[in-house]
Amino acid sequence: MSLRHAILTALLERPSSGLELAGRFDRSIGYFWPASHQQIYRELARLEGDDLIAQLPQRPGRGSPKVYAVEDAGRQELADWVSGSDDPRPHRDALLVRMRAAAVIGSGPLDAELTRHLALRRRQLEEYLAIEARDFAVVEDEPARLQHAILKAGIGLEEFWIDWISRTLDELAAD
Amino acid sequence: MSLRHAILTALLERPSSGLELAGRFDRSIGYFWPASHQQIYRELARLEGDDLIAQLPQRPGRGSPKVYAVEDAGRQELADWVSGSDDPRPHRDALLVRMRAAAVIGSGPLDAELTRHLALRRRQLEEYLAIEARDFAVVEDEPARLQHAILKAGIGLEEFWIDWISRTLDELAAD
DNA sequence: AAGGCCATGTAAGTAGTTACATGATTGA
DNA sequence: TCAATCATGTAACTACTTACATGGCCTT
Repeated sequence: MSLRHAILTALLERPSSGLELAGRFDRSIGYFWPASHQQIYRELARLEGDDLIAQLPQRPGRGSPKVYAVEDAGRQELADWVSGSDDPRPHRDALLVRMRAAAVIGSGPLDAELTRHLALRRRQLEEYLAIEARDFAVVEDEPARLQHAILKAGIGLEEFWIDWISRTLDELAAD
Repeated sequence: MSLRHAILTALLERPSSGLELAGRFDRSIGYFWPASHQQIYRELARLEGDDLIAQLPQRPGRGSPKVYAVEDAGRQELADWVSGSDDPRPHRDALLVRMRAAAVIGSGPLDAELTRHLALRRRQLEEYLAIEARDFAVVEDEPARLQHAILKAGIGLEEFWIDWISRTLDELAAD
């Protein structure tokens, strides 16, 4: 149920339309809970059906956005969920499956795939570091500290993978 | 399609029944591609339908296991897949969503949840380190180096999270 | 008037989860 | 004989992905 609560969080920060939410997800919450516009529209419909959010008055008509805001019940629902808990989700990683398969049938050309992932991870790290430089340069009140911690999780993860891929490439080259 | 290829890999290592596979997944491939017995039975049926695996001759009858082995076509399929590529999957993390929500509505009692995750991560790390001590103490031929690299990914990930959670708890306590 | 973008959706399919069903074999 | 465990599955549901549909508005 995290998507639902991610959306409530985003709508509390700022009432938004579906497409606007999708755009905001792409550059913040989506880093650790990605969602396509299709998923978002569906969940918005459910949230509205459950009276946790409501459309702001807007001249209706085809082609005009539906802007949603969180109702009191929605804020309460989010508060309840925040104080709950979830186990970490199992991590599924096709690259590691591929390596395991290569260990069994004889390594195919894994170097190329590892190198490709290295580049992707580096690009993602750059993106995170740019956000950090832009948004967390100075002050740190309580909410900012939380948000910065989240970003540092993303940064640390990418750094870990970059390091691991580099080491692995070295080890495989040392044949 | 990684489950399918994870199963082919496991069956190449040793022909197995569905339940046996499920057990083996729990202590090796499942660390980075978990699967329940229901998923495994379904995928075995598909693999058999596609003639990539076949049942070893076994006295049939209710209650006796169906042991599968990989056919030539299955080995070929796996080899083809290994030389392909997949982007890293997006990482979905409810704990980070919770933190983000807490940043907006005022932090609930996140310490308890962080501490709980810390314990889970530490337990998982112990499990990995025990496997490393047992299986990778000495020699390192090519397949072993690959498998060790995979295990080190698991170890490094848990170490990263343990470090991140510890730091985050410190920062939140420093209020 | 044509192309691109804003905006909201439907449809179909795949993957994964949760709950339950059924029978065989084995050991207390 | 009863309970546990081995073993294979079905069913229903939720989440996510991919592909497509539809129309309005704005710019060239």
